[in-house]
Amino acid sequence: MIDPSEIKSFVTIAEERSFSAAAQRLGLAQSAVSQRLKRLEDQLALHLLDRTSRRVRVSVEGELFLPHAYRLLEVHEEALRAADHIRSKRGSTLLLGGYSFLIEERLKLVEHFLELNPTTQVDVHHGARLDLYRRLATGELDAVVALALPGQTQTDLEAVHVERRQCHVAFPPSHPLAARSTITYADLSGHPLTISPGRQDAEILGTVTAELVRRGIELIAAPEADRRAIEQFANVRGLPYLRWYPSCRERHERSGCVVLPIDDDVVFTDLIVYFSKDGGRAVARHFADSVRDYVALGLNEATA
Amino acid sequence: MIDPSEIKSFVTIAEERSFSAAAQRLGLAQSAVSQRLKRLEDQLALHLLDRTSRRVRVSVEGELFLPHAYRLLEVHEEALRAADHIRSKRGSTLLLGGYSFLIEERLKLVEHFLELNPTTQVDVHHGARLDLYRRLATGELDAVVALALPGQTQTDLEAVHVERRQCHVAFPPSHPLAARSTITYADLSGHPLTISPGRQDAEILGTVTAELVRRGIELIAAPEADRRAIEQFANVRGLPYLRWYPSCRERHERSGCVVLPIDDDVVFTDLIVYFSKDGGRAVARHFADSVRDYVALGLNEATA
DNA sequence: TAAAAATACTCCATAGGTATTTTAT
DNA sequence: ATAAAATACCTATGGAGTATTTTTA
Repeated sequence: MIDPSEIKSFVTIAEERSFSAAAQRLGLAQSAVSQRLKRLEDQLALHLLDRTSRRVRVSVEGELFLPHAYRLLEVHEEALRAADHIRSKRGSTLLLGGYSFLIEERLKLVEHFLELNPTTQVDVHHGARLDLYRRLATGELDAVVALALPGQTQTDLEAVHVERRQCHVAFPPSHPLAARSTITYADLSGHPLTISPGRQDAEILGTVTAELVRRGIELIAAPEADRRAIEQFANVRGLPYLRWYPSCRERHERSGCVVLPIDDDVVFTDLIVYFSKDGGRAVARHFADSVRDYVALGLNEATA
Repeated sequence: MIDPSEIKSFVTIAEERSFSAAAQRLGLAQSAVSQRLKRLEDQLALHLLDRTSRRVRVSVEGELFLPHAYRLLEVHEEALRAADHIRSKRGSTLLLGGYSFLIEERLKLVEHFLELNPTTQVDVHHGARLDLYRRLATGELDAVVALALPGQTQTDLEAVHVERRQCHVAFPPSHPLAARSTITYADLSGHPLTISPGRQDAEILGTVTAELVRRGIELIAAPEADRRAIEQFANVRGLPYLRWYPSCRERHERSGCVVLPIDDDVVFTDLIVYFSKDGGRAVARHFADSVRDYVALGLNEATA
């Protein structure tokens, strides 16, 4: 490992063309700079500087190495600035855990929060669901947005129920069922259906797939859990896939697909926002207020 | 300054999700890794890892910092590889000092050398002329290509005389003298002429300009010594500028300019290749042989 | 209770400072 | 002779190891 302070010394000497001047600029004794450079030269096994007692010049090898030295310092500075930036965002950034749908269709409730708190930033963090809950409990996250089977909320956390969601099926336009205005489970039988591999949502998916399998629907698990990946996987094969939308939602088009609710659906999920029971940081409490506000105003239904 | 080994430890722990495993991979004691991470976290004032005795997870801040950590290590590795590369080129690279013309019109004698030694590399190094001589004397360079006034060669160095060169003038096509097939000093009077600022070649330029001024020619010094810069400076202003070509050279076009020799020229310079008197490195001796060969074969005249 | 991280403590390497010597002009 | 880098020598910091304690699942 190269010591960056040695690199810094090399660059400074090269710029000042003097060990003493470099020492002064670096706030070190001249001997220290001399030793640093010797160490660097020994470690790299390169003659970086050509020096006599009178004159210091960057050597041929030094000239070839210099750009790399500068680059190293540059990236080093960048990393320090990044650390500053990360530190400075503390307190003014809402740290949100959630699945990929949080990214794709910027959740309305997040938008609502941002309208009320325009200077606040939002960072979304992914992860296995239980992991996210744990992070939330330790105060590392401010809130977690998740789906849960009705009645199965996380008891150690503060849960705000946002809306009930129903299974919808997104059909590629070429699909025989895409022309329908409504569908039932019976219609789906005989048509393969893409589902998530369920790595993150094993219990929800288990319940849903049980219901689907019970009705004789052929399921094809996508290789990746990311929603965009699932969409692409399905689109390439001309297959329909599952989506969760508010239960009142009617037939509509979205990202090139026809989306239909399953009329006789019996499996629902709740969109829940979890908070830590002690309230957590100020941003977390503001977000909690904003979410309750959002539900109370019925914004979820109005814009669903 | 961040210690890269601390960064390395952080990244390794993050990958292994374990301090002990990271310690093993790094060949360190577990306590050392623990201390390194503590140091890094203290220095950056960031919570990088969320750890209990049972489980290690990258924290939110750690996740934000991780890309910078990787980048730092990447650039670090690159620098080390560059050092290796520089070292490995020792002995198989001809280190040549010279002015910018060496770069622009790859000197024929260098081409000749490369034909005979196709595996050898050539690095060209610029600098003030006396500096280049000094470097050559100390064995830091293998050879220096320079212009010298006839009879004024560097006595402490081995000099190989390649060819005599004569002042030519490059005219932009729009210039009134560009249509001529020959010119004399007398023709130039009344037409401003761009010359090099002469920072590197004071004595040669002094002699030349004295001659030109004596004949009443108005001289305009370009702000930079680099030949391309001089060309651009002259072209932008529609001015002619000086070039040194072998003395027999006739009217021709080059880089969009009409180049004419000054017929009644009295100022010549010699193109000299200098070597250290002790012969220097093997590549240096091979290059010396190749240059002598080049001159002996009359390749300089044939291709002039 | 067991596995893993943190800590206490020791030792040694080494970075940097002061003072001096060497070197090149 | 002088200015500047190298070196010798010393001190103190601190990094790594061993052994132990703490913590949490």
